[in-house]
Amino acid sequence: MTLSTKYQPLYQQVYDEIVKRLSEGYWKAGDSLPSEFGLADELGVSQGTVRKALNQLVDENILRRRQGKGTYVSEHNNENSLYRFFRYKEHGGESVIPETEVVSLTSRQASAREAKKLRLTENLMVAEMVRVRSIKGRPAIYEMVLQPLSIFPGIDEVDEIPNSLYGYYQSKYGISVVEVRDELHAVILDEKVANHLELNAGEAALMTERSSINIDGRVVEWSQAYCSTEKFVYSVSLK
Amino acid sequence: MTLSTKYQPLYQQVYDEIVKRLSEGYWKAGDSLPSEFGLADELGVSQGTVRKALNQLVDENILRRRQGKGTYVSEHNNENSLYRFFRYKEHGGESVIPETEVVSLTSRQASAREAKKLRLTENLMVAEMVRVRSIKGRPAIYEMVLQPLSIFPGIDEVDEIPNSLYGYYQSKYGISVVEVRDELHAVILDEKVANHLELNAGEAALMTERSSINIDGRVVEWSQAYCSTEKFVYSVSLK
DNA sequence: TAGTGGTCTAGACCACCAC
DNA sequence: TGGTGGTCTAGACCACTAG
Repeated sequence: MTLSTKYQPLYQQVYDEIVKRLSEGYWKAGDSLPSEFGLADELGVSQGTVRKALNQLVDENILRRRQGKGTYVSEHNNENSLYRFFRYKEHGGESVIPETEVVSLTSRQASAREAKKLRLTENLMVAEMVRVRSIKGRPAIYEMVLQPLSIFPGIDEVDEIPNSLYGYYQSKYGISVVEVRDELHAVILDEKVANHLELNAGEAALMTERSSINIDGRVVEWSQAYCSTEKFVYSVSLK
Repeated sequence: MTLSTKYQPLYQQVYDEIVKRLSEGYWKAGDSLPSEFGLADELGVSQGTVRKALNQLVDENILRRRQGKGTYVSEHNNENSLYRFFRYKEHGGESVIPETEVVSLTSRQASAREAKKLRLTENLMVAEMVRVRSIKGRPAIYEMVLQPLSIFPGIDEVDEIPNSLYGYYQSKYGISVVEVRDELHAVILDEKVANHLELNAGEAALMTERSSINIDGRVVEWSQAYCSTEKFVYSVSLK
């Protein structure tokens, strides 16, 4: 473990080292980590210090621990974390799970605004994926997802995109989305989006702009999603 | 400390005991708690166990610790936690702080839906506070806040309501809001709300329904707020 | 200087899991 | 039975604060 020049607590250095290894793909989604004592020996600290770093990563949903078994890298395709970032619920408060149909998948240059949102140099190439997400068989969300081709090479030429994009990023590209930042707007539906959602133009709808953050802190995806709140609402709890 | 019949880790029992004391007003907002060793002696556990419980409460913004000074009950009127639950930001991402004007303050029976949201028996009396919140001098948010009179006796007869309701709940009623649950809807503005916001009826706006949760788990407030997203957006980060 | 929280270590014991 | 994480304790030392 490389010691930094400015003082950092040991457990923070251990945390940073583990994040670095996860970022570099040294451990991949689903892998098990060495035991607390194993890591402690390797890094030259005590087991309690490793434990503190590991617990912090568990709090952030980056690792999972199972008593008697070991410590594992979280996957975006288990029941706990899948759809953790999907915030739409029925009016009654029931969670729902969407199916997804890809409408189009192309590549193009990012606009100035898009590049800024993705923190890219202007004019870089991005994949543009347009999807309609259905709930209980009825179209509910129309979304456009932008992925920089520098981060996801070849993603614009893929035939089968699974329902869970984040799981796909993780398994194919080693990208682990650990945070999303949403901005919610109210808009009037235009003709095109309304048609996809089987609604009438002129109705009010939520429009969510989302930046998805990789474990290394990079913005790896930016999306816009339209959803009528006649049947579903965006639901979130703050503590 | 009363031991529960079913097994709970010691630190969890310590946590529960501290929450109980905070709920009962044994410690109030701004108070300092005994030192870790003091609490440990009193509760018959080790200092490390108390520390684990305290750190959990700090993570939840319920306590604050200052090295060299002590552990304090969080207040809703310091720069860190005030407006923690206010999620509207400018399009550029800049945080904004609203001023508030009370439009009306009355009391009435809760409707069936409102009672359900507040988890009250139907027909109980609530205060209804209507406010317009302005940002940089221009009206931005129109909201209706419902407060059960059983929880906030006399709040419908108060002359001066401060800008921060949560701080007021804390100082006057010993109610500490530690969590809010928001549901976001898209609506078309009607004449009345549009007039208050100096907008035109027929425009799209965000409508946020919020339940506010006290430290003891009760829903103590329910509100509806309307905001045009022409200038401001609802912004949230999920991890 | 005394008291507080912050870090780090070491070790004991328990609960869970796989073989 | 051995290995894992989970809990709990005890003690050393550091950093910050106040008088």
